[in-house]
Amino acid sequence: MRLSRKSEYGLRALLELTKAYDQVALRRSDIAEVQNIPVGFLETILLELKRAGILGSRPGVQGGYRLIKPPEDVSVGQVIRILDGPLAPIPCVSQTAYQTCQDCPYSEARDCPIQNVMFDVRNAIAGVLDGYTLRAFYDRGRNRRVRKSPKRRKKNALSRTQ
Amino acid sequence: MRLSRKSEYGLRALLELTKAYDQVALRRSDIAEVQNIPVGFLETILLELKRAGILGSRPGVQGGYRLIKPPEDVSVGQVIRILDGPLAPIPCVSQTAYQTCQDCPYSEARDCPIQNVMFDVRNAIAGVLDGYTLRAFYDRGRNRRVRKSPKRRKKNALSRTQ
DNA sequence: ATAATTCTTAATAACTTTTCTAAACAATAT
DNA sequence: ATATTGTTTAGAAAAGTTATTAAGAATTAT
Repeated sequence: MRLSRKSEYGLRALLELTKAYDQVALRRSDIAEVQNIPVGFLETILLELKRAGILGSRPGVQGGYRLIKPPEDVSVGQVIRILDGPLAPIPCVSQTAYQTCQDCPYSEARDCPIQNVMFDVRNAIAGVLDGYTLRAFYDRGRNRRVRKSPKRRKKNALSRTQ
Repeated sequence: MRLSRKSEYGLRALLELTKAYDQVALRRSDIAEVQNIPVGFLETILLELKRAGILGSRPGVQGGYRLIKPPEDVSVGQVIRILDGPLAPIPCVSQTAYQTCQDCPYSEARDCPIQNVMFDVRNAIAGVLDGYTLRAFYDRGRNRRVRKSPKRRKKNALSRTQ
């Protein structure tokens, strides 16, 4: 039941890209530095998100990656599905990638106990993750508990590019 | 976000052991046969469940494994924790095995976006899995949709021992 | 006691997935 | 042209999962 490193890195990268949305493109090397992600791995992650239509990119000076969908329109669930595959704990309860079980004695019965439980789990997980937009993801992370105090901007590698 | 084979096998084995609760001990070989689980692997699984205090066992003729806790008192969540470790998608939101993050830039901040989302996910998962007792797991699997028709018993390897 | 049955334990092999790196290549801006 | 940055592929390294083996110990039946 674990979130892969890949999805975690992808979400952390999207945090930076959400912050920069509609402003600047971010170089993979800067994202990697700020978020402490191995550059090479981040590369493949950003490309998958690009192929999925979430990110756009441009080579060359002033180039980099940018979010091309409004952060209100992308859910954390979508991102994890792109990077890690279906949210469902087992394929026979996946909405997006259903598969029948091979070796399960219940696979031909109308009622499988494992399937019943995991169906509920899938829905619980999807309920949370599909309900979180990137915007909420970014905002809650920054502001949820801190309300009254004035925002403080951290100096970091990204500030150079903005 | 996947359920391991190990936990799946463990739960399927517990289905048989719940069925036989207070009646007979089941040999690992019979459980393996009925549930189509590799015997050797099942072995290690049953032993872990034994060390955790859920199963008892006895060698020799008429020996085997049996559930030693009432199926009403064991949750599916407990079983998965024993076999697969914490339910939480990441260690920093685990109730049973909390660990601080190593490389996350938010780990020292009071508010981490990943942590916020995954905290909700963990609770959603645990809410479902800790709410399912082995009894409910077994009963729902067998009876939920089939109500009026008379029970049919499948012939299988276990019937020999009963 | 002895033998048959069954669980016990530990080591490790086989396989899969995840994580990460490298290198050659292509596009962009100046 | 040149420097910069993304693109693609292949695959290495590490970690984790799944499964097997084999020697051993406990229990029961005779």
